[in-house]
Amino acid sequence: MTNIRTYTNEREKESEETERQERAEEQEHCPECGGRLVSDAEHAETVCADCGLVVEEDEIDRGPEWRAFDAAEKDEKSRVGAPTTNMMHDQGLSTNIGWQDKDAYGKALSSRQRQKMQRLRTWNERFRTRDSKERNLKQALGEIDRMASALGLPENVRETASVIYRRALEEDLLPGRSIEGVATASLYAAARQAGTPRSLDEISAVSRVDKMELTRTYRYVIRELGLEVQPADPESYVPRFVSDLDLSDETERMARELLDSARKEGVHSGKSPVGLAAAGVYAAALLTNEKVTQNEVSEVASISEVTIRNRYKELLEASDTAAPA
DNA sequence: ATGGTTTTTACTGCGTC
DNA sequence: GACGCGGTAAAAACCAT
Repeated sequence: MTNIRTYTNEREKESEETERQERAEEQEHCPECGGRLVSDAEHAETVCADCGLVVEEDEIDRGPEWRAFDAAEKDEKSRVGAPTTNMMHDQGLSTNIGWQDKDAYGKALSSRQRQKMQRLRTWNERFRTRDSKERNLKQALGEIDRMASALGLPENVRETASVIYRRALEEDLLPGRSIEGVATASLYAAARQAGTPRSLDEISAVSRVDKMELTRTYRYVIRELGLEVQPADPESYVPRFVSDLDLSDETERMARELLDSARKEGVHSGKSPVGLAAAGVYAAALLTNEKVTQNEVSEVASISEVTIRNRYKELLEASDTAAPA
């Protein structure tokens, strides 16, 4: 077994460093209990500090290859090249082939050579335009990442969002639409597909595009890519509202129950899932004697109090007919 | 563009702390 | 008297056609 010495160049190390810092600064939250996530490099896992849920396992270790005993060794033994991320682009490394059919000495090329160079130019151009798309992609992915961490969405949602974005890019859905808009729409779709939906309001709060453009591009992307996104399940909003309002697990369970029986009664159809969820949480808090005002609920759910009132009446009725006490 | 549905806005009255 | 709650009417937003 031979130890192969590898050297990373300065620039790569730098970007690797800043990237890792950025990663560390992200506030991640556990999808189950909303607790803080802690990464455990030893076991290659990311776990929730509160409930111990393993959010991600078998991670790639981006650390140095061997143990290092002093600073110089540490530099030498860093991994080969920069870690592969979806965020990389070519850093101006693309090739340019001159248009003049001259060789390095300035002499004209043979016709055979000219043809060869022409073919090379064609291909090189193809790759370069691909690169420009990559740059565009990088920007979009950065944007997705920023919004996702602002919304506390887990890694897999970002992953899905970037896949959706890539597809949109491949299908030439971009012309006429802003990168921002499509990126935001991708994230919105991804969040819903992953069962951790964020409302349009929440998304547009962290995005640079307004709600109208977002809904328009979202619809467009969904239609063109043939994505199937079911209407969001009200229950998927419950845990977040509950934790935002500091309510008990009991209340959360109750809220789910209410929403469940409401679904059986067919109250759901046509109503906004967010409103239903908010009403469910409010009603549940009432039933478990925990104090929350309609106003507070309407704040965290960004829904009007009136809607909460209307929904929670319906909810209670439905639960009465479903399970008469 | 249109009409039907849902949500929001704004306002009012009631009870409690 | 401020606050939480419930109700209503009209306006606005949304969605399918």
